[in-house]
Amino acid sequence: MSLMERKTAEKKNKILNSALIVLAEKGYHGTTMEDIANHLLMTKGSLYYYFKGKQDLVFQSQIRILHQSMENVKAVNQEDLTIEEKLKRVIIKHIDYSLTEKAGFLLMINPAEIFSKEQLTEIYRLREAYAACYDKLIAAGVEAGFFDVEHIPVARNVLLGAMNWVTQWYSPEGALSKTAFAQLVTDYTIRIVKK
Amino acid sequence: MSLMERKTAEKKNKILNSALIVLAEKGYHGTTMEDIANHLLMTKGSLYYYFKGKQDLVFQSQIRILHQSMENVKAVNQEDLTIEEKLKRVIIKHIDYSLTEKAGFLLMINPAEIFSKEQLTEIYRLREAYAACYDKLIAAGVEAGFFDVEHIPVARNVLLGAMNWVTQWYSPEGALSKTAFAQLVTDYTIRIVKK
DNA sequence: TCAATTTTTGAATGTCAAGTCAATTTATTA
DNA sequence: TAATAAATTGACTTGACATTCAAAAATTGA
Repeated sequence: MSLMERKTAEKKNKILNSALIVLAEKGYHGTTMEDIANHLLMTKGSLYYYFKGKQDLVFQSQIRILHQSMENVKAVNQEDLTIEEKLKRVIIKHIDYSLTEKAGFLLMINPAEIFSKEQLTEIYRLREAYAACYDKLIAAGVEAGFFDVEHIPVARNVLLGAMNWVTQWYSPEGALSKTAFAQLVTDYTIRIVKK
Repeated sequence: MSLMERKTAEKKNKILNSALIVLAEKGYHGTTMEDIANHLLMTKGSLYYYFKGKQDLVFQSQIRILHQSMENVKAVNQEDLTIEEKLKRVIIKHIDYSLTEKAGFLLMINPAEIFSKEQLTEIYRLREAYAACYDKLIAAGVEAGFFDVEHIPVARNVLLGAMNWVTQWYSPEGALSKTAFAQLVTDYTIRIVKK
């Protein structure tokens, strides 16, 4: 990768960051290309030099979130912990990350309203891979006698629902930090699969 | 209420019904006033005879959903059941209703992106009243020794999250009916508060 | 330095959908 | 039936925003 290519890549990154910040505040439809450009002290014309359009820009930010989520799980899986501890850590990480990247997670709600068919295919592929990580952990936990789950995909979706909904009701004004809060929430969500 | 007033009320109702159907398919931003009018075999101009505008129309449909949800809980509370059975029934009803009125429930996700400040106040008021019903049931269940919950609002939000997320992953193509499906999901969600 | 290349700009364009309204049609009632 | 009121129409206005692009500015490297 040449110097210039790296510079371009970094610029793209900066744009994606700003996009996520503005999206978090105004939502997809409330965010204009101009809003994003202004946040970067640029004009909107420039954005089209780096991205095909708004859809493309937002799609790439979404992909980044999904990749990062997967990385988070992988990191936990490397650690030397019991299955239950692993699942707990994965949940905490997910909640913590979802609160940090609120906008990115809100985009997950109605992707079909925003993205093209091809983009949706890619998004669903990554989501399924992510869900599979949970299924594996739950299955291992059942095997090991920690968990009691008959319908793994159902329990996993219930679990992910409880987790993803947190962005709807967490208020940063509360006394707890994001991580402490995530810990507390996890104590209740983990019960969904516990024996 | 005069005959004509009742006729108007009924027409408004028909419009709200169609709005919810179209919204369920296309989402808020994907739905135009013309879409709603076409579904009623009218032209969009007529809609403005009954409603101030799109925001007003959608707001009223949202209010209807919230009122109906509250009615559902009240109906269950009338029944002669244990606390645990009551909570289970409330959850099943909620899930069942949320799948029937998918669009109305999706509007709950980012209301601030759609509604005015005054409308939001009203929406939040109704939501809180609804949440309070759950809190009461949970508290009574703790009292009676069925449940084990230290932070009731947290557990309740975790519970509602698991429930509200169902619209995201339920597929009507599955083998189970909405109600049977709701039952299955409830078995896992109820664990959030169980001893 | 200076020519080539990359990047930025901002004005112009096109599209789409919300909302308006005078005119028309339909329903009501005296 | 005829006057009045209610309901509907569809063409029109308006504003917002994504996208384009030729020209200008900034950067690079020989």
